[in-house]
Amino acid sequence: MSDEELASSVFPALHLENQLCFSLYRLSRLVTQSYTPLLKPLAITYPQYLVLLVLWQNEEQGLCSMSVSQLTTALQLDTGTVTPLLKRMEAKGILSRQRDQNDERVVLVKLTDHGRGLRELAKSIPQQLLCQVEMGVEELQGLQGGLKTLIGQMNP
Amino acid sequence: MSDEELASSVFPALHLENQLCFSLYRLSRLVTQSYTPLLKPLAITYPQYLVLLVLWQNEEQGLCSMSVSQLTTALQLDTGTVTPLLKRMEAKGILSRQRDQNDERVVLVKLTDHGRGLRELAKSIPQQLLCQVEMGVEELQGLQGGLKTLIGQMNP
DNA sequence: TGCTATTGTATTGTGCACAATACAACTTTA
DNA sequence: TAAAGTTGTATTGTGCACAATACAATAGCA
Repeated sequence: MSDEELASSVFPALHLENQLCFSLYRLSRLVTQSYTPLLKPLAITYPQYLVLLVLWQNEEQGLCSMSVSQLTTALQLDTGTVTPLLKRMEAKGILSRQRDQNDERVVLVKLTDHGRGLRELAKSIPQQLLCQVEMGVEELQGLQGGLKTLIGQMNP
Repeated sequence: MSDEELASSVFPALHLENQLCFSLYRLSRLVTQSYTPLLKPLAITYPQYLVLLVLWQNEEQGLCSMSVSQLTTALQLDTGTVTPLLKRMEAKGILSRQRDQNDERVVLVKLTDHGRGLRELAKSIPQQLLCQVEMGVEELQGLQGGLKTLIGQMNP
């Protein structure tokens, strides 16, 4: 081993605390954990909450249903993730799934009244989460801007 | 529905593209996906790579083993995640697990020669990942600074 | 009309991630 | 030193996440 290697580190880029990726990984899990108690009244998980965000937004545009592929596109998730996710949500009575009459390959997802009603329970969640953080909205938006830039660059 | 609700959105904070949390979630998955091809020569997953980062760093400090609890602390992961993770890595011959003589509750994790050797294959990974991104190192460090601040605030 | 290619969804298998629980080994304390 | 409490790891069960594969329905075309 050379002197400089002994002095500090052989590969400082391989150190955990230097890795943006690890901070990202850590914070993402931490955020999911923070949602858990907030989603308890709705009896759903964080990915299920994301599905609801998309479906609520879709109804806001006057549409009453959405295909599975539209959902996977919005969430950028695999069908192998989304299909069982939707089945669990269907089992809870949050939404319904049925094939499109015009194209039998398409499965249309519709909110039930229950699923629609959960929005009332969810509307305060963003604010509640924000309270746990001592950072200005501007700084948070700046942070999201950076993340979105990276997403745009890494997206295939 | 009121006019303003019709005009745009009932709850804009509930829109996907406004959510820092979703960007975080999306980018975190995207990063893991980006590691996959880079880790293929090592035949490990991203979480397994993180375990190696910690073990390599530990050896750099002159220590030859590490307890499971030290690993869970470093990675901030549950034992229910780490224990099977280590077993899979043991099965691949990357590390060994055996109970501490002094305290039979403790399981000590040691790198094998193979696990130690993987570092040579890994040393170029941070640079390779950086190449996929068109963002200056300073900006990336600024971004990590923001993430670390949030981690510090949300950490229980 | 057949033939090929594409599209949309589902299935299978592996690997996390974490809550809840269990339990053995150690420590503390009465 | 025996009972009570703590610590360290493992196990169980549920829910993602994704690669790989399968397959049926549709579309395009010779």
